Amino acid sequence: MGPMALGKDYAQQQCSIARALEVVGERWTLLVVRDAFYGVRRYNDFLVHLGIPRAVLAARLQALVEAGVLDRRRYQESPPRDEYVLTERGLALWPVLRSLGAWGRAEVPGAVPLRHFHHADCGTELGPYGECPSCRVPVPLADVEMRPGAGLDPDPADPVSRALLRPRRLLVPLEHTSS
Amino acid sequence: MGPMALGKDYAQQQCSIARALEVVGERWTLLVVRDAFYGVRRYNDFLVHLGIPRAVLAARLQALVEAGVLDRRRYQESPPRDEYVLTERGLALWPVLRSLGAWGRAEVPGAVPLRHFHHADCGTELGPYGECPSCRVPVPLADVEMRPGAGLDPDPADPVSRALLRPRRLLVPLEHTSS
DNA sequence: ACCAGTCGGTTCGGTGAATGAACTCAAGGT
DNA sequence: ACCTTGAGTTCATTCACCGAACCGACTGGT
Repeated sequence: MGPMALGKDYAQQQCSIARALEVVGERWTLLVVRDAFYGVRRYNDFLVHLGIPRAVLAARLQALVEAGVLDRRRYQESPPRDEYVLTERGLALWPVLRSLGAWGRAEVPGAVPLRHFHHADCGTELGPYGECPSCRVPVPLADVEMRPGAGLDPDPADPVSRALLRPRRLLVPLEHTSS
Repeated sequence: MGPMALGKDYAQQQCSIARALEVVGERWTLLVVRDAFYGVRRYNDFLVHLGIPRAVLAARLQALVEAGVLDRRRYQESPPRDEYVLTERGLALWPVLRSLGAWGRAEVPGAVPLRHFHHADCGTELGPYGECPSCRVPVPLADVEMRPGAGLDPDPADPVSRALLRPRRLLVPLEHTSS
């Protein structure tokens, strides 16, 4: 029924993990959410950055809006254009992305880090739970600065990846040179 | 090519989150891993507890073994029977499951908790990152006790769910009345 | 007025994965 | 000899994903 995709939802699973996966467990979904943290807000930016099929992206965005993870809002009339922004509930997914990223990084032993996350106030790199080891406080998302790591392709093809190459705060929208 | 399922892997994603999802991002995979933490080790136990199609379970187990998340080992000859146990790399997925579960629990506002996780040494419920708030140490997985919450069905159909109703340590294998 | 281009989709045919049911094989029990 | 259990495999159907093409509203250029 709901937004869940594959055939049926996780049947009679009595488990909050299964409930979470019904919302964010489909292919591409968590990558869309990740991009939203990085400041991506527009259909076309998700599209070129993820390399996702258009129909799938439209479906995921709609499902995430219905699940209350993203908020869709008009940012201009004529032509009507909407952007997708993380809600409170969406922001609460940050620990999931952190832990997944930490695990994925450890997967490849000799891998060079791709992105670093720092406390903008003091510059220290965040600890495993998104806390600042030197200030000893959990860092609010708006105070997290993302910096490119050495493993990142220095000259990517699409403009979104290029924009994400320079250090930037989380959640700050990508710039779009207005006409 | 590899163990990834859907059509192709996450293309050219330069992202450790995407790398993690290539391993554990498919449908059912994280639920299999969750069950492994709960002490499920055998094909048939996964099968009845998850309600997963047989072919899919076989494929997931094989993929997880190839990815180094599970270890397959013979526990009896004649008839040859194997069990699937979490490796070091698999155990490192615990924070992912914790954070997903925490998010899924918060999804439904009025929901009664389904399972609690306590520090076996002192009885205190674990904090959000699997640490013990009173002992102020990260609790090793073997010292985590899982207790049923009020939201859990008190009389489930399958024997695995029934076995998981009583308080038990993580990773301890389910009992099987040997012949 | 005309044309090209952008943005945010929808439609469509082909492919491949998930599903549930049936079947296999080996061993044990009775 | 027959039934059962565990751990799969095979198979037909269904369904989701994929890529490319198409569409509609607008905008900017000439």
